Amino acid sequence: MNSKAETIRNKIVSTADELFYRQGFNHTSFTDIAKAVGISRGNFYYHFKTKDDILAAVIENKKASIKQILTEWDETIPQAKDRLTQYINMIVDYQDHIVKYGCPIGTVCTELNKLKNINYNNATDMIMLFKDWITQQFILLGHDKEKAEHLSMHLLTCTQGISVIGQAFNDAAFIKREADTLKQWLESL
Amino acid sequence: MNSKAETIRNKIVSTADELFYRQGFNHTSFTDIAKAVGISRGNFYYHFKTKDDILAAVIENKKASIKQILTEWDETIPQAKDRLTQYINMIVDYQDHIVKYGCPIGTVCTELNKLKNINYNNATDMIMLFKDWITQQFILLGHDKEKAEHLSMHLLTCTQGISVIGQAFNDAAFIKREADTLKQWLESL
DNA sequence: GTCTATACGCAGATAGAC
DNA sequence: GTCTATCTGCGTATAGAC
Repeated sequence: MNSKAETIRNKIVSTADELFYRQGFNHTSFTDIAKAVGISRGNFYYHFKTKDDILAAVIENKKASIKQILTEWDETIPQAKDRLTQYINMIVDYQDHIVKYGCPIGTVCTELNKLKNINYNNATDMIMLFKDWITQQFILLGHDKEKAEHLSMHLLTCTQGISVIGQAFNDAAFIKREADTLKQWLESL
Repeated sequence: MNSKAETIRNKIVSTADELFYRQGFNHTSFTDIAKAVGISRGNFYYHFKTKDDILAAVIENKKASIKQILTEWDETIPQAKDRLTQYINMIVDYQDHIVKYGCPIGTVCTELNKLKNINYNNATDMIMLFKDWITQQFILLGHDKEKAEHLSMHLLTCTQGISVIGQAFNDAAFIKREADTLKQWLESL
């Protein structure tokens, strides 16, 4: 595969990612993606054999992005508590997208987990990456493993809930308010 | 419309409700619903003109069910705090469904809010019914209106988050644990 | 009222020209 | 590699027999 094909492939993946997030996986057609990328439907199949192949590539791409940002936070933010604050800040920074389309990870997982016929329940791996990383931060803060895992799940729960309600009510101020509450909770531990 | 047609219509609505919840609205076809109800696709159109008509009926039906259960709680549970506990208990009672398909209200709203082309953002009305009712309970507990509304949104946030993570990780024990935490929070107010 | 037959478009997917 | 043309199936929706 040459670099041009590589580029187009990457463009297909990032475009599909965006469209799956904004319209849902099921609701997004090859035509939608091809049009957005600027290639013909036929050309499409040179890069991916099936729609499921694209989805798999999208999920792998998202997982890689998540790993990258978590590594970046590990390397640039010295204190574990500050890293967790950064995690919470993410939903505030991203609020404009969240009020429109919800969480880019949570909503995709919710949809895919209902389509039991396809084997993309590994979409949950994306959440798992965050879960394990957050757990690690709580361990660094002195909690035992079980407690840290529970705190991690609780934090995930709150951010997902904020995304669902933030989208449903299209309310950015609410996201900001709940994020602040969450940071207070973090400080109180 | 005679009583038999009424019965079939109700059966279509309840079946569509179930399938929209379990498979998603977009992923559910007329064929799916007709098969589950036990009628032909053609007969289907005697009762509903379009798929959107069915969705509208499903949402109205869900709203009516929500109003009914909230009224029942108002009438049978004397204390506001106990009524809120009952609300939290609902996700525990319903955990077997939640781990498979998520929240029957939240997941449907999440999906429909992404389909901007159709005008079913009123799906959020279903959440609004809970929001207003919960707000009222907090007012009865002595909070001012703004504070009560914030507490209501917070409680909604937690139950939605629990549903998202509970489904993603297929973890009923987690739902029970977080529900208990939520009840403790309620007592601490 | 309920059925069968069918229209029509768009979905995913393939073949083969260039 | 990218295109156009095309296949096949399923989607929503309609017509008309019974």
